[in-house]
Amino acid sequence: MPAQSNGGSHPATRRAKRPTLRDVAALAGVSIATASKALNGRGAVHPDTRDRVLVAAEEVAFTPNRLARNLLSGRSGTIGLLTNDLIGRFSIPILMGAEDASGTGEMSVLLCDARGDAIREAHQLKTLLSRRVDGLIVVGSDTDPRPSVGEKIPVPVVYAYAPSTSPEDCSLVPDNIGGGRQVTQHLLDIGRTRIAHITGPADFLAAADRAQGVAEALGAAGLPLVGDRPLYGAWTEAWGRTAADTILDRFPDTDAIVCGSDQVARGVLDALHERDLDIPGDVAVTGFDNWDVFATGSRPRLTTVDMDLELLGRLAAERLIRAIDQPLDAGITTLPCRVVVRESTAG
Amino acid sequence: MPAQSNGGSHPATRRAKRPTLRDVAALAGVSIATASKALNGRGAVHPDTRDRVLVAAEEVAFTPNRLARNLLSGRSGTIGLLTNDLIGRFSIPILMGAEDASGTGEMSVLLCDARGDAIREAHQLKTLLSRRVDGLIVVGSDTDPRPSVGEKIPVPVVYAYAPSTSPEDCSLVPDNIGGGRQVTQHLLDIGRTRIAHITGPADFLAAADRAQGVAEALGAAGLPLVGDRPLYGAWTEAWGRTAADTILDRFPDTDAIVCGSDQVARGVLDALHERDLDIPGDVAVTGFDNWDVFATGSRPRLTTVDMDLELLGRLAAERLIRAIDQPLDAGITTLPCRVVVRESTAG
DNA sequence: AAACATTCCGAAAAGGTTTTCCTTAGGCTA
DNA sequence: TAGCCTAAGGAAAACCTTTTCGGAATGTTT
Repeated sequence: MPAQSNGGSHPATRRAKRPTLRDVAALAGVSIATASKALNGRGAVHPDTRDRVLVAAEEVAFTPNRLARNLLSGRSGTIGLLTNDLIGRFSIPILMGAEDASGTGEMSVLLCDARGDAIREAHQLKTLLSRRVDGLIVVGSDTDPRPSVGEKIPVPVVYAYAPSTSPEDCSLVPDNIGGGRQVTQHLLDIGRTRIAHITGPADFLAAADRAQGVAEALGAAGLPLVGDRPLYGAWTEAWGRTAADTILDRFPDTDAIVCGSDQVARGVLDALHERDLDIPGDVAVTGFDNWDVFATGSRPRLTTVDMDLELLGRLAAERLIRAIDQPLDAGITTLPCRVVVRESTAG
Repeated sequence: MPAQSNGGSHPATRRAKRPTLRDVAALAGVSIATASKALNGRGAVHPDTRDRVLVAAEEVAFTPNRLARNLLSGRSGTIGLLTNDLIGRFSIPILMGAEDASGTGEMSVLLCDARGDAIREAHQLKTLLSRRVDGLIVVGSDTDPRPSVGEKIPVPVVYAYAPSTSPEDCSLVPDNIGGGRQVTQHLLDIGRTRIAHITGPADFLAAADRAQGVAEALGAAGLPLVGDRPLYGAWTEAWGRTAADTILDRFPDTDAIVCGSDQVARGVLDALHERDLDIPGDVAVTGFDNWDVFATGSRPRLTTVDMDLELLGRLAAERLIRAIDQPLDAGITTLPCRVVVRESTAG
């Protein structure tokens, strides 16, 4: 038999019209104005009346329709999160931080993945604007600057991870240079002097920045980089293995390798094991990203650099939420990284 | 100098009131009714008039306020995605699939992470309902059944990855048993007969299911599992290493190891390398999850089981969107897995 | 020229909530 | 008892769009 439209069963109740404030007011025997005030604790309403309203609301399982409230207030209580690689590793912590910061209050997160496609991004942007998001966080897939999402956006925009090319915009990025410097300093601190650097593609700003940090720390210590230049390649374990072999063949006295990512570091560890070298006894190894499954799954566990992306996301959201009322401060803000020391450098 | 409220500069324009349909209509010299029809291509409106309206809309950069439209239609054009481990590996592909399915049309995704906290989940649920989501996808962090999100939800709910304990609900889960069977069959097909199984905690349904699949395939071939029982432990590389050592010490003639996850498989590979065994010559190894960075970063690359979570997410969203108009079909639907063959089994 | 059909446009209601006054009733003071 | 004040509740506007229905103007037919 076909489903009735008004049974008590599961799918049927679904179609029931949701109760409105009018229903609550009628049940409590008051006007909708009074009902509204009672529910929101605003205005002067007699305690007895208020209780009646609350009971009535409870009874019909009243849920205020935020669509109506939003229409009135002109705000949706929503922030749009425009990401470009959901699958990637960097959007997620940022997303969590943003969700964290906004979820506590009245804000929710509307998610869009542009998949790196500009057309798609423009479309998503239009949708989000049409939905009257109160603000926008744009997350890049790498730290290379990206074009501004548009100059005439009627809501504040914060760029996270990848900064905007426009100095008018507000961007939050991790301090990759500092991270490279810090982790190199850590190696210097534990007495390493023949330090090599293996990292990702040279045309990634993240790789270049980290390499610059490494160079700065070594320069300050008056030491050269083993092989003089970083080995640029790919963000993969395979490249880590290859590059480590290259380094060790040419410079067997290398006593530390700074890697541009945890994945590269894993490859390097592999190559070192293959040669029966002791880590960190013979060669210390460091990663970058503090990608948990890689950094703590390895043997030994990796000393690495944590960019604190969740904090970055939270800050981005907080800044954005503040910017809904106050003007947004333009410019690029860099967030410090921190070195997480584990057994790959601390014997 | 303090920022003016009406300059042409960036932060100033932000505060400008957004143009409404009324503005467009006034500029085009028509009524708002006509403007609406012209913009939406509905009703009979003269081409010249329509053009005037379109030009006017363009001029003031009109973006329709979906809040108003939604209030009128009673639908928000939004689906809520309630996840429980954003950080985890399984929510993301599902999220992508859902976003994919809904993004094409008029639907957007409202994201909430309950972080595994029931209180928090109830709160998020209330918020989503208040925002009048048209439907809900609930994503679990593992395949263990989870309590229904509530019986009196006024919108359709689809459970993805983790099924609901209530048979009244609609759930979509990967076929872990089938996956275990398939990958074991693959090993049998390439001639392996002494097969061991190393997997995660016994109280994870995913581990138990996969083990059951392995047992079924071996049973059908009339073969015992090496060591008779699966080695349950943790979803970590460390456990993979430990367990592989245990197996090989006790059963040196083992010629294949089915692992419950790619991480475990990585640990197993490590242990095999340590013993200078050839993979897959001496021992073939398989993973589970097809987690790209693990499965293709290893040496050799891992044969593994792909649960096609993105498809699962897309199906969940499609089913949900369909359910907004039609009744939702209850029950648990399992989605087949597929074996991805790589060098760890194909010499 | 009258009746009619067709085409195009506009007035108004609806959707659910919040907020701003305004009204009413009761209590208080002089 | 008259005047005033306060507390409590209600009417109605506002938010913006969509849609229905009716009206006006033009063109067509007898």
